[in-house]
Amino acid sequence: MTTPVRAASPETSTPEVIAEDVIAMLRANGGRATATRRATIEVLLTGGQHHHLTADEVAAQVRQRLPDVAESSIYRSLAALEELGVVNHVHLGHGPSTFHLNDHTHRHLVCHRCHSTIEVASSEFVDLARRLDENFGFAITEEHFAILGECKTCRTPGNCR
Amino acid sequence: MTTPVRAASPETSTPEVIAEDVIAMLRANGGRATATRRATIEVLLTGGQHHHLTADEVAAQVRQRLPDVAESSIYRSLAALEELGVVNHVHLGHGPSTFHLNDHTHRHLVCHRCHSTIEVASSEFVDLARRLDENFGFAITEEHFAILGECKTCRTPGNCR
DNA sequence: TTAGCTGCAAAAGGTTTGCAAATTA
DNA sequence: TAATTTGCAAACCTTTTGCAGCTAA
Repeated sequence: MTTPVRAASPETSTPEVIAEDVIAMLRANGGRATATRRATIEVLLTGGQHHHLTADEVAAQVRQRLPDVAESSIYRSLAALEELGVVNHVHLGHGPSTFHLNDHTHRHLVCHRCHSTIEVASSEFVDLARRLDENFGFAITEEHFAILGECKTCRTPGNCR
Repeated sequence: MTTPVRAASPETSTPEVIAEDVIAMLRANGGRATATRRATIEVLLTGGQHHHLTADEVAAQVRQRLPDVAESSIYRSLAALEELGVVNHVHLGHGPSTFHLNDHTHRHLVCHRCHSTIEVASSEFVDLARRLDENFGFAITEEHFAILGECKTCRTPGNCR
């Protein structure tokens, strides 16, 4: 299971179709389509609003359908999906890593005070990316690009704990 | 010990002077200038080349002079210095946090393959910072701004494990 | 049948905490 | 003296690992 494959774009397929694509990729790379893995994919596909889930949060949602799944299996499922290029994890400062579908259309601003996350279109970063490439030969990899700072609310005096 | 104070700039003072400034700040905020704290400051001031040290590395260097300092005291010293605004820690992806003097003149590009770090002048980011401020009211805080990607070496095929 | 997964339990980091003794101002 | 720090040891939290049994292909 070593060939990275790009996930189908969420914009062009339904969650069901994407899930089937991923299952197919899994098998194409010598992996197995188990209930745990199916559920993991589905949780990430429907994770909805925040869609940055910690391993623990993924586990909680998977267990709504499969109550006996072990935390370690979740980690192993997520790792397998990450190897396929379907999932990424990001370190948003303190606390556990968060996992999400590999969606190349946005990046994250994270407030280091209230931990809120703002989604930003990749286009905001193209100038920076070009500059860093030209000056340093450095390529920003989207999957791990999170920027920490202070959000609007927390910058307003008296607004944030 | 709650009033944040800005550290003297490394460019305008010798390490000895800065260390004394920090000691003074510590006391001004109701803290105590202990041997452990002095040593911690000095290690960070002379940390030299990389100058991103893990707590463990700080501990090792502090123990060269004070062999019996506990790891937990190092963490507590670093936390106290961080509260003063003298020190920051950054999460550079996986592994332990790294601590360094709060130096507002540069930021970091970290290669997610080989973990090398490139120091980049803040000026490379002013356009991005202005844009994020205007569009989202988001202020990048320098102390936690690390960008992960792939460095020149690792982008060259066959060059990186 | 046979790789590949899983659950369980234990271990491995990194970091934090409680507490009594030591130290600073 | 009174308040702050320290060392020690234990706890905590997230993540990884070993292994025997189970399961998908």
